[in-house]
Amino acid sequence: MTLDHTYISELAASEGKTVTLKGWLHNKRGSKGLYFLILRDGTGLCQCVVNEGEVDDASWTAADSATQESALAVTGLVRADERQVGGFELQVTRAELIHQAEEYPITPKEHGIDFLMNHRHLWLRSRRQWAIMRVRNRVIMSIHGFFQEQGFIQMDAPILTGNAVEGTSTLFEMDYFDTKAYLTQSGQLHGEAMAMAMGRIYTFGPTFRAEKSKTRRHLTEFWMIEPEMAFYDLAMTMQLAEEMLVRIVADALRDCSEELEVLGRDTAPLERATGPFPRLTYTEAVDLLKSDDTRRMVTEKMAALTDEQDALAAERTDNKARYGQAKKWEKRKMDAREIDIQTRLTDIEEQLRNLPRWQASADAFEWGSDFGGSDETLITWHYDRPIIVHRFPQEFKAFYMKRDPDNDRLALGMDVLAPEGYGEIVGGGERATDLAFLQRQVKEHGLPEEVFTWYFDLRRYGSVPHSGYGLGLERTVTWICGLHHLRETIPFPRTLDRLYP
RNA sequence: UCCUCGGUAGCUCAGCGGUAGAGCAUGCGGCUGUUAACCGCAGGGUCGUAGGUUCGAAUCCUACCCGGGGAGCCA
Repeated sequence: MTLDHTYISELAASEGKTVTLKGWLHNKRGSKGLYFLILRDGTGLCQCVVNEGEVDDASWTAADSATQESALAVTGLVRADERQVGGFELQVTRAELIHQAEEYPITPKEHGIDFLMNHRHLWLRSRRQWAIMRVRNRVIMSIHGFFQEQGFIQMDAPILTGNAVEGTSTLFEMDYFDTKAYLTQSGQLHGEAMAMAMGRIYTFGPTFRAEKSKTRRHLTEFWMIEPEMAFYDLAMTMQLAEEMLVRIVADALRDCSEELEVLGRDTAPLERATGPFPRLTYTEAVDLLKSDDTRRMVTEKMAALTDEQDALAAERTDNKARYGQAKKWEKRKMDAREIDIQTRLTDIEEQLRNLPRWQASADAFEWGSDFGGSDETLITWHYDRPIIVHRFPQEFKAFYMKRDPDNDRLALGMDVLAPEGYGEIVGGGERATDLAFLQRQVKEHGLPEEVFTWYFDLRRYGSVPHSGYGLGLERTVTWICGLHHLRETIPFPRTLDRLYP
C-alpha cells in the first residue's frame, strides 16, 4: 500500500526530500515569526520548523493556533540535524490543522500517579509510555518467535472455567446462565491436555487473580505465557526457561535501545543476563539466605546507602547556599533536582528501615516455609543475573507437582528470579504422572474430586513425563524496562480498586 | 484484612490558628534557532465530605469517603 505521508521513523530515507508528516503536537516553542512544532506520530518525534516568511498565511495560522495534542499534517524538507531527537528536522512549507485540541490535561510537567491513572487513555501518548509499550511489543514477539522457531504450537486455554481448582478466594466469580463460572487463574491443566495432543505447546493469554494485593508487583488481570512440553523433565524445563529469557533480553537490547534510553534503563545488568543462569536448590538457597555472606552483604549495602544519603544531604546544603544568587531558570533546575533528591532520600530511608527487618526475617527463616519477597530479594542480590531455584518442600507447592524421586519431601518445582530485586518472573516444574498419586493429592488438599475427572484421564491414556512453566509478561517487561511498578507495563492496568479507564 | 502516608487553582505542590500562595497549563503582549525555551500582564479556589473545639479553622479533634505506599499471597 502506498501512503500519502511519511512516518517519522522512516525520515532517514527521505533526507533532502520534501515529505508530509501526520501526527499530533507534542510540544511547541516559538519566538517572533518562528515556531518549533514537536510532532508525534507514534513512530517517533520530529521537530518541525515554521518560519512566518516561508509559508502561506493559512499554514502560519495553523502553526500559531495549534495547541498541545492538536492533530496536524505538515509538509516540508527533511534536514539532518544532530541536535534533534531522531536526528532530523522538517523545514515546513505547508501546515494543515486537522483538529484543534481542547486544553490538554497532561502538561509537560510532572503529575501524580492517581491523576495519570485516571487519564491512562491519554497518558499512553507520553514518551515514557510509548517506550514501555514498544518494549512490551518486542517481548511479546520474542516469545512467539522463540517458541514458534522450535516447533511449539500456540494454543489457547479457556478464560471462563466452570470449576474452582485451588479454592475460590482468589477467583473472580460470575453468573453463567444457571450456574457459576470463574475467570481463569492459570491455563496449566488445560495446557497439559493440549501438550498430550500436540507434543509441545504454549498458551498466551490473560489471567485473573482476585487477590487483595496492593503492591508494585500485582495486577488483577495480567498476561501469562505457559509452555507445556511432553517428555520434558525438570532439567530440560529449566534449560528452556533460561534460553527463552536470554533470547527475550537479547532481542530487547538489540531492537529497543532508544526505548531503554528514554526510560533511563542502565543496560549493563541486562547485558549480563546470559546463560548459564546459576541453579540452586531450595535447600542451598536457604543456606545462602542465612549465611554470613548475606549478613556481610546487608551491612555493606547499608553502609553504601548511608554514604549516598550523606552525599545527597551535602549537595542539598550546597544548593541552598547558592539558591539566593541563582537566576530564575537555575532556580527551576535546582527545584527539580531538589525533588529528585527528596525522592531518592525517601527511598534510602525506606531501605535503611527495611534492611534490618529483612535480615531479621532471613535469620529467623526455617527450612520448609516459602520465601517471602524480602528473602527472594536478598538471595538475588548475591548474583548479577537471573537465578533458578528448584526442588522446594512439597508442602507449599501445588498438588500436581511431581515428587523428587531422591527425596519425597521435595517437589520438582522451579522458579526463575530476576536480578536487581525484581524477583519471581517464572514458576513451574515437572508434573506428576501417576494417577493414584494425583488422586491421593487431590484428597489431601481438600479439592473437589469431580472437577478433575478430565484431568485424571490424561493419566489414564498414555501418561508421560511432562513439564511446563508460567512466565508473567508484565513482570518480565518491568524488569527489562527497569521500572519501579508493573502497572505501567500494560495499556490499561486493572488493580484492586481500578477498573477505569 | 492489617500497617502507614496523603486529599488546597486544570496539574504539581507550599501554607499547619489571624486577609488563599507559587510554578506549570490557559488567554493576551514581547522576542527570528528554541530543546520541559524565555520575559511581562491577566483570569482561575465551597482548601475531600459531615460534624465538633474556638472570637476566629485550609490549619486542631472525631467520623466517613477517595487515593498512594507496604505486609500477607502470588506471576
